[in-house]
Amino acid sequence: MYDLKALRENLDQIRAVLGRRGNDVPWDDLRKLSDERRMHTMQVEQLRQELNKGSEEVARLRRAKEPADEAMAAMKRLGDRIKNVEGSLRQVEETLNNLALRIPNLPHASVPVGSDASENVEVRRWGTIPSFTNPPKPHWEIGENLGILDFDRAARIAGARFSVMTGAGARLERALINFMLDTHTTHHGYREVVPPLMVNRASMTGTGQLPKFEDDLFRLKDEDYFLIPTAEVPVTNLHREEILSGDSLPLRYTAYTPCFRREAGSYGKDTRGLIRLHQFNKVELVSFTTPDRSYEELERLTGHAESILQSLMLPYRVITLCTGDMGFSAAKTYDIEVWLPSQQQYREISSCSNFEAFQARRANIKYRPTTGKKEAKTDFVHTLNGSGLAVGRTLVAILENFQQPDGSVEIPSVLQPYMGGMGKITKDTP
RNA sequence: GGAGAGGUGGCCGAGUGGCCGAAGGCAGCGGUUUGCUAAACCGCCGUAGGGACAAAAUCUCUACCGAGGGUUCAAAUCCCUCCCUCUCCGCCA
Repeated sequence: MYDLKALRENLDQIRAVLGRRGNDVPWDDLRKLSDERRMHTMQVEQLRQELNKGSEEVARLRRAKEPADEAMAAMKRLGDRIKNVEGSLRQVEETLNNLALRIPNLPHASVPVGSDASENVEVRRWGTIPSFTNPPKPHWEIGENLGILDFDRAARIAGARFSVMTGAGARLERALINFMLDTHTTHHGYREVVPPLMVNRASMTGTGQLPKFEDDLFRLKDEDYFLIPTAEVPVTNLHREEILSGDSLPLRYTAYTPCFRREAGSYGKDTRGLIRLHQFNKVELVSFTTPDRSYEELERLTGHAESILQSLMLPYRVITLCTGDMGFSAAKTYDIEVWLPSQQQYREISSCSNFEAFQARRANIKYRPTTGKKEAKTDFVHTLNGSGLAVGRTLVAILENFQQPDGSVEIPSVLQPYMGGMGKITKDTP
């Protein structure tokens, strides 16, 4: 979301920087509506001033017990006129807002220009890709052979793109959640949050899922609630409509939540296994910072997500998304991709973004800078978030990277305390 | 779900049609006084949008007393709808 004044004054510039990202934005309508809004606003304010003055005059006359009928009639006419102009203003503003909410964020200058995923830029790699004597199995085979993943029953209970984990698989999922949360809270300084999993329309608009992407969301039938597609939504909205004190920043939160996505338009992609589900678990990192420190924070946050993979000894790489592959709300995004032996490729396991003031403007999240004694003007915070990590995909990576020739899976040593000391999952594990 | 009571500035709290962007208090900021601390006293102290000024300081206008409508020349105040909070009852993990 853009500041409407800034939008009006820099329309062409914004349009140029957005390039292909702004292809479906009706720029001419925006320009026209912006001008109309300004005109109507000025008119309403001027008429209101007249009305206020006139009403004061009426009050004065009546106190003085002088006749006021004429003044009252004049004000009545003026009031009707105001109602008229206000009506048009309201209409213009509604349309304008609706359009403005659908303009994507401006990419940061450091983001590579490109049209799709093929033009993303690799930043670094970590870890050693494991070698196998036999072809590595996909995780669903490993999991089903071990009796810890059950897609047939998940389909019966719910449908396609759902999973059931049992026994050591369920425990491994829980171990990963606890390990991630513990790491982020005790070593990285995040405050743990358990938020609502359903949110209202205003929250979804605040983080940018609405109004443009309603089709991607699960929505309740009888209430205007949506299932969260990521903890980013409720956690960022923790501070919606707030003015934070400057020295409370940065505020760092972590939350484990299930996430719900309709995956409309992804038919035929990743149809097997845990990679793409309607419901999955994720540990999320969310940060609120001052504008001058948000890019520093993006590096830090990405590092926190990476540290989980390093602890688990999982090989990964970090890429910078190009302008064409970035999400709607982001100014800059790093994806972290973990190595999946069965696919012989890196797959996304975390996405870390700086939204700059884009979400803060939508959600009205400000801070008051603390520059010495003087109270400074409020400004919008910058918001960031990143997966730290997608739990299901982490489990996939563990099954695939640590699979053994006998079909068992070794458990990374940092997780073993969370698994009651279990060192590997075998067919006989209860 | 039923019955009732409420939602006012960072907080507490007054305000039942005009002189109310809103008394008073607390907190905060600046100052005076003062061996230090404290106290006392004085001043400042909401957000947003527009205009004036080259710009800043500043001045000025408009809006905002949970949200949205309505009545009225005029609404924090009256009416309607919705949201939220609290109390009691019912149901419930």
